[in-house]
Amino acid sequence: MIDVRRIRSDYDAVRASLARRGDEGALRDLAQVAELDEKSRQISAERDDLRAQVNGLSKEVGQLRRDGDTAGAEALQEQSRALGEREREVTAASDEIAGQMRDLLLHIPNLPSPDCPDGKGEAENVEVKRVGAGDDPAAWAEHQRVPHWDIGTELGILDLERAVKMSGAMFTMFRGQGATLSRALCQVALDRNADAFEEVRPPTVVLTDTMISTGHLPKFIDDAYHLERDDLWAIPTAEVPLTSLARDEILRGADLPMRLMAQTACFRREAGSAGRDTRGLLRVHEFDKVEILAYATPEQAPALHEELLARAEGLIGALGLTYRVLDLCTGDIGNSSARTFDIEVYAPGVDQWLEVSSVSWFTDYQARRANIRYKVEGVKGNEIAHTLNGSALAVPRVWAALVETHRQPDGTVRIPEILQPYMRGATSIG
RNA sequence: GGAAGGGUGGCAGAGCGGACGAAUGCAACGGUCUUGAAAACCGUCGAGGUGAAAGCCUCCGGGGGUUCGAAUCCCCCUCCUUCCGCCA
Repeated sequence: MIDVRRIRSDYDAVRASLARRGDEGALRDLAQVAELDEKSRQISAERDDLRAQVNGLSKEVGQLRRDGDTAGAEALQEQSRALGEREREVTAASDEIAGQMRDLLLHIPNLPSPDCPDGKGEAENVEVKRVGAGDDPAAWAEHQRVPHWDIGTELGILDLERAVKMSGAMFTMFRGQGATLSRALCQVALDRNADAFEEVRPPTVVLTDTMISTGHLPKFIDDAYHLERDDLWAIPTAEVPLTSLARDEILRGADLPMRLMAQTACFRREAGSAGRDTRGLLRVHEFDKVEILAYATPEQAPALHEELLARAEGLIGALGLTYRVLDLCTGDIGNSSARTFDIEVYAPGVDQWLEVSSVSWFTDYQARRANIRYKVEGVKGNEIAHTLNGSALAVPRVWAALVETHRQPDGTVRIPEILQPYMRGATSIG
């Protein structure tokens, strides 16, 4: 959520910044917020004044009653009653406006960072780095041009048909060494970041407020699984519970940056993408992911953003995959993000770049929603924290790229060295 | 799922219709004393909104109600503790 005070005091700059996203609706909402804010302050001043009068009269009533002046007290009560009625009306109007404002603010996306490249959409993302052969056709052999669903079936490590029998389309099941590989990927991701990140095992199902804090609600309600009976939500990423870990808390400045990581299942309805990438593991409703996240001061945030990216990238590289890093443009960054780098791996079997990690800096947007503050020793007041996070490893697409990339001419899949200890020493599948 | 008790400032804990944003203790901060520290003593000491400021308003788990006036009374919800039930 954007700071209302900033909208008030620096409207043109906020508007210009938001305009870079190319989202007309957001600009309309912003204008409306500014208008409502004006009204809101006026009306709440009126309300406060009425309350002050009622409070004052009530004190006098108390005094008169103690003094035994019943008639005088009753006269004042009469006055106070009339003011009270008016106060109730004004309060109702004020609450109405405050509610509208909050609703609009929750829908307005974050302001992009000045460093975020301009652009209308995906096509204008900036490739900042490429490691390995990429999608150069000359670099890939025939035996690597087999889609992972065929490899999986052939080796008995992927059982999509039965997953669909159990849970419907876009659910998956790994078997045997395929399941072990999935677990190994998560395990290595956790172990590689254990030097600086506290491992957390949060709940996978959360309250509405928890989903609002990260920005997944109310705007993206159609993307989330909801358990109606208990009014709980299945998390789309560990970012959701990890961000709420410090919700409504005041952190100690000395404890920042605070780094957390978690492996969880992630649930996505993929409502807007019906029919796209429906084969194999490219787009699924449930998957495992290791997320790394940090709470920071504004000063610490840029360096942490780089650190998270470096960590995510390091693992992809260590798995022997070819990848590129994209600096997402203003038209493509997520709603809550101010700046995002995506890591995409090239999967030769399906001949596609696959997004496997998204590393974002949310400035104070999520922290303001979640009311996460920090206090610096000796400094008066509390500051809103910054949040950042990224996928250290998301299983399905990495699994897919890995089996395609490391498929040998004989049809077996070579296991990268760093995974072997996590695969009970196995050096290949099949 | 059933029953009982409870949720008050950083912590502990009083208050149970009016002078309560809240006693008291601990912790913290500033000072006196001291070569320094401890102790002792004096003082400060929750958060948010609005305003140039004085001030005013809001917050005693959350929401609603009664009242001129609610931390205090009533209703609903939620969480915690204990007991019972069920259970990996």
